Amino acid sequence: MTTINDIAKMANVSRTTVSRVFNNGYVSEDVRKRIMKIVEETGYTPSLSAKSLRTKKSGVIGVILPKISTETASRVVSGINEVVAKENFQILLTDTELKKEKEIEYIRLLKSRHVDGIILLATNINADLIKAISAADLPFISIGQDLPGVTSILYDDYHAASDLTNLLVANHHKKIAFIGVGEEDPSVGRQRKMGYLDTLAKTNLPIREEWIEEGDFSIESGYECAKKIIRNSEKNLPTAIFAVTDRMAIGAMEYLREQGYSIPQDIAVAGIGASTMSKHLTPPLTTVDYYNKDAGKKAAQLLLAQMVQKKDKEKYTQTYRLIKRDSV
Amino acid sequence: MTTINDIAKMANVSRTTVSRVFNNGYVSEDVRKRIMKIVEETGYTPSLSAKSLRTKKSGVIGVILPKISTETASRVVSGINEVVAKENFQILLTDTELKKEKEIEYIRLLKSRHVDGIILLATNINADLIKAISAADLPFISIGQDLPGVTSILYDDYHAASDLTNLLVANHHKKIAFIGVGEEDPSVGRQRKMGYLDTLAKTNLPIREEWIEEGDFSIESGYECAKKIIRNSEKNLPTAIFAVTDRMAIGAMEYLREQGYSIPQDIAVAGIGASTMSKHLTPPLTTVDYYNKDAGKKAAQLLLAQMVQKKDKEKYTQTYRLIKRDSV
DNA sequence: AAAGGACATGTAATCGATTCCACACATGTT
DNA sequence: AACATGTGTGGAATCGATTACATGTCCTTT
Repeated sequence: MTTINDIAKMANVSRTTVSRVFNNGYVSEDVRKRIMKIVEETGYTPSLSAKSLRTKKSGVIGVILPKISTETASRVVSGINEVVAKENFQILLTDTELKKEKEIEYIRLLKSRHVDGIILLATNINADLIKAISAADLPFISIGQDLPGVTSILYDDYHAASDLTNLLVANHHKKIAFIGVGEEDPSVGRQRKMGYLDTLAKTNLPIREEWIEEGDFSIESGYECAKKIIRNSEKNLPTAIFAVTDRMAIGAMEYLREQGYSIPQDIAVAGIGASTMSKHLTPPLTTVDYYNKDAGKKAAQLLLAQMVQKKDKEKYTQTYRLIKRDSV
Repeated sequence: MTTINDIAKMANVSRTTVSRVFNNGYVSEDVRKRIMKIVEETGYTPSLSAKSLRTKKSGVIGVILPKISTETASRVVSGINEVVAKENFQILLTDTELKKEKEIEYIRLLKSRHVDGIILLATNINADLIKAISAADLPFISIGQDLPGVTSILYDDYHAASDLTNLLVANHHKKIAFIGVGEEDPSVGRQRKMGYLDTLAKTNLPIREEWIEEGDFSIESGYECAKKIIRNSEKNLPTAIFAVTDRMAIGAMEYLREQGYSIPQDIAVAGIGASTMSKHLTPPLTTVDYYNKDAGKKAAQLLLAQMVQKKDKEKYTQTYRLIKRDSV
């Protein structure tokens, strides 16, 4: 591996001068050319570890995901990358596999790797996490959960859920079932459920326990929840099922189809997430587009801005869009 | 930021000793405890830039993707991560946006970042790329393309395509259309097409130009290709369409459905990739599972092995699995 | 003609770790 | 008693860059 010293020797200059060639200092045209020629010949590229050690900047931003291979995650990462790559940053990826402790562990790790900032796709909120974030003392953005004291990009879960419920109501559904997730996830678990419940309450529609089930984000759990709902309410079937994610909605559709219910005539289904799949199902699924990629872009922009100058911690709420399709 | 020197001072030892605590050198139980206590109190974590500068190892492996937000990519990355995370490596992600030059650029960049190895999800082969790889002189794995002189993990595109074609033939299809991609991509563009063509030739089935179209991986291009095929062969419609990716197959299905053809009665459709979606389409799509995640794992294992000790460049062919579903 | 400024380059300290070598002491071996 | 061996610690060089400061030209200005 050739170093700056090798180049300096070969060009008969000091390494200071070589460094200046790369950092826009005073260098005569003459010397600059001589050095560049040698650089090209040797294929020299400066060691970024050394540079990072000296400058305290790495040109890397850390991204913490709950799970790599989900469509949401890959859209967000793609958005982040689109923005940061333009500024010649790279992404260091970590995956918590949905384990809370790992979030904190990775924040520490990323800090010791001298990343210039961190974006966290958050799935929960807890005091230790907040503490770890503030201890890291780095530009930090949370996506998806409102972390106190942290710049957060939020989806409007409450209103998305209530709009969707209202859409079902507008389509003459009076008996609306719900497939949710656990409340450890404040946004998906709690906010979306509140949106659903409040809307039913406001429109004086019945809320029945046997119409409400809790899954774990997976297609299979959507299937199981639908099964429970149907079985537990044989005499009083709902006419619509609202699942808080597309995947669970898909599982529900599958069960309904297996049981011979037709969608939406017998039972309507709606989800959230605007997965690619949702458009190509039969019938196409009514859902909510959260513009995940834009959320990633926005997060990256805010992060870059914070790196230049400390900002007050703010909250940004993303827009969303109802996509009405034939499943309702 | 606290450094090793701070810790050393606070513990009244030399920084050598502090370093030894983290690197399993001789340290008395007494001193080790004293140091660890201070480490905990201060939240000290060693600077990995400094460490990397000194040791020439970074604990980071570079991954070069053609496009981040595709299901294939995210499965592979997930597999890679699963393996390397266990050894405390992280992934540095780069996205070429399908631009050849960027592959080379990123190889250089990753090199200067002192990554310990690189995994490339390859989409093409060219001399400059090979040169750049050998110049980098790093443990290197290619996934998806057979790069000369580079350890490669290959999908068996030729046989997967010919098996799939044979499956169509076995289902009494004699007029089989094909939606492919450009031959710049040797694996998807060339091998899969060869598998298709050779099988037709061997079984004495007709190969007709108007049944062969070329898309660009997207769902829309699948739709357009299907449209062209149907329009160009009105008097002699194929009874099956083989698309080399699931996404293009989905586009084709969409067009066929719009035009009132029923699948598979009028025209059968098959794809490759075993996308999550394929299972939930109506009808479910016949496809080939390439076990992308396993490919990622395998790549990571080989890379880790190469990092320990240089190995001969080898070629590994992944197994695949035909998934026969109702679209055929 | 002396002073000041712009330009070009070099010297040396520094970033935060690792690691070779030396040294001190205690214990075991012959 | 002399020597080897094992254990625990520190000194100092080193990795490859950046950067404050110093130095030396050459030109312009007054």
